[in-house]
Amino acid sequence: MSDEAPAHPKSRGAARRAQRRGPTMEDVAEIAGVSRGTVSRVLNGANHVSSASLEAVREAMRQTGYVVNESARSLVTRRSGAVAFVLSEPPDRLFEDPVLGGLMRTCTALLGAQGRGLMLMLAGNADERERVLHFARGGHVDGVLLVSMHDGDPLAAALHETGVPVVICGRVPAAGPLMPYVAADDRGGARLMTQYLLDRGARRLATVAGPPDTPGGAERLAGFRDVLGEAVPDGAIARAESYSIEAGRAAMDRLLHGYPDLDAVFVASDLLAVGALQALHAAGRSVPGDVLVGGFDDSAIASATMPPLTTIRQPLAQVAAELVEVLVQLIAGRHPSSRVLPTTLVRRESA
Amino acid sequence: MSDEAPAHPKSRGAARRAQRRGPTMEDVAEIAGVSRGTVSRVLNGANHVSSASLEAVREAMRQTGYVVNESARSLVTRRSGAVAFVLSEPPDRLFEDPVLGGLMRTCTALLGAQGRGLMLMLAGNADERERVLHFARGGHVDGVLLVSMHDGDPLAAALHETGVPVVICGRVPAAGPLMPYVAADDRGGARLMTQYLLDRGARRLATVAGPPDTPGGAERLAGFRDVLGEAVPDGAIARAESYSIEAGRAAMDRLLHGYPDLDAVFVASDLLAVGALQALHAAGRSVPGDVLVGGFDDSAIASATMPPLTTIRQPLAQVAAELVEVLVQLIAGRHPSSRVLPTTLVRRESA
DNA sequence: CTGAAAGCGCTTACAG
DNA sequence: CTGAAAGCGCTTACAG
Repeated sequence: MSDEAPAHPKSRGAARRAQRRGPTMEDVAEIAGVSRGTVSRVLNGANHVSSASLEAVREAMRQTGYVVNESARSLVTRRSGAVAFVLSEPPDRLFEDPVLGGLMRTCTALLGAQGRGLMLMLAGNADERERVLHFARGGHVDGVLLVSMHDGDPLAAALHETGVPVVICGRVPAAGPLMPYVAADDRGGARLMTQYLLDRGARRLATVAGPPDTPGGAERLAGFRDVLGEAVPDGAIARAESYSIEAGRAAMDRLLHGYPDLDAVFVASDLLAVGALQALHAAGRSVPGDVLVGGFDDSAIASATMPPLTTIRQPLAQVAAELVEVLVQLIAGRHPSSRVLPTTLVRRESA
Repeated sequence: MSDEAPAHPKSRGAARRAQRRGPTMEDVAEIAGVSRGTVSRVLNGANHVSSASLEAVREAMRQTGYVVNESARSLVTRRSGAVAFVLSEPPDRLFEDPVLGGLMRTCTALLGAQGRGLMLMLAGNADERERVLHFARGGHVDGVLLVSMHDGDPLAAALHETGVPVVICGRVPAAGPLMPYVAADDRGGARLMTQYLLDRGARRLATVAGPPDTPGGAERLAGFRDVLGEAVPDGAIARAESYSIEAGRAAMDRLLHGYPDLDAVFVASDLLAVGALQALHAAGRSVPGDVLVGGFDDSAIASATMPPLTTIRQPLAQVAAELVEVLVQLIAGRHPSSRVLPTTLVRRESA
């Protein structure tokens, strides 16, 4: 019944392959006059390969324009070569703050330089979180960079359970399993700024703090308090609703009401500080004449405000570098340490 | 010599598999009492599967926590399920402008909802561009979203040659192969704003244009000229060096020198407008009292300036949606049309 | 509706 | 140093 079978089964000839995607390892091997195994060896380090074979294979690759099929490779090595960059954050105004974007950009460049891809994933709702977990379990990524903005993020624990390497950026998980993290020293930076404002002669300090349950919210406020102790009057602390310009303006307005004779304010992010500057200006207070203003982040906007913002620099490039380093070590089966990176004061004109 | 061979070769038993990654299709099939083919069918649409088998398979999947191995699937289907989001842009201040971030965010969400991943790739230098091409050729991604900021981007043509589906965001390739694009109507938006400023009584209009060879640079300036015709005096056009606040400030300063009695200015992006507002303020001109100011983008910052910015809204969510739609159609082998999306005027207080 | 079988393109011990 | 062979975990005609 099958004596008229189509001619193609089993014929692994070039003709058939021509209409498929590019050349395979088989083609390269044939042209180079070696076996597939040898081609594979030159692809993976080229150890134990005679220079003659090596040259022949390289030439054959050039000639055919060979490019390895990553799916086939992944299937056997069980590694995808990709890493997920997971943003666990209310998604609406996500990139208003340039800090995140810069972090992502640097991680992408660093990962790319070692041949790894960065898969961007959102985890703003249950569906998205489930997708992230599914991805991790499916071996679609070799590891995940979790940029968690909230205390005790449940995603961190869930990811940990899948067994994929995870490194957390910016926040020590309050409870739950131990995972390595990379963070800037928020608290130390806040102390630095508060002390600086004091040194500049301020006596009635106030602060615009970030939303609770965010690194900037908790740690930077703690640093402020570390320096001032019990000396912080009611009304000298205003909590911003989010990390936006408007929220900064509103918080500053509250401060101006609750603590009208303030002479300095430490604002927990540069974006918030832009709003604070506006509120101060609208209230007729000059900066730094009447009020000193200190920000946090040293993001692109800090040098663009009027006056330019004195702020605390987060070493973003270093954060990205260590994030990638820690994750790569984790993927390699090692047990890297967590990292806390020093922050520094950048003096401009607002304080 | 090999009579003491290790016990494991060929034994495809559960014991051996236990120490590997999760359960395979084989395991599910065994538990469900069907063949691997049937399991595959329920995974891929579940057509031609009896409800009994279907239920059995589903139950077995639940029980084992099965998740498909994407590498194996990709190997045979020749699709990765991922899409590259390629940023062809000077990388340093990339995310200062929130427009890009928003676009990326929305694309990620949209793609994710249909089970596709977004791979972020930079193409700021030759190495990175080569990597992008390699990726495309390697079948690592099913298509690419090219966010090109420059006229006649060579990457576009190179990508086109690899044969992977490409859709360009924001810019019609000036020459070279035809590729579908999705863009906001920059020129129309600029006309809208210019006309609006005229309608508000302005008589001496100036403009801060974006850098040449960028969509905002060429098209938005063209729209400005469309309305004003030959009536634009020398000194009424200042070109910003980049899309940053500082560049906007510098350009506005130049305008103030070259065309001191201007009574309105159309600024080619909101971020530039923030700088322009600062320069105007520093020069003692009130907005909108002395000078009307119109921006472009309606990015997050537009409502946060003082005064809030009257601007042209780019329908970013729609741009993202159409970008994804066009690419998905391309991947499916169809021939979608390019899209030019209408822009609208958003009135606030600066004009 | 369903099973058996081929095949996707690689890597990796195993023998030489 | 190198080839032959097994195997990674799926999908997809092909027969029934």
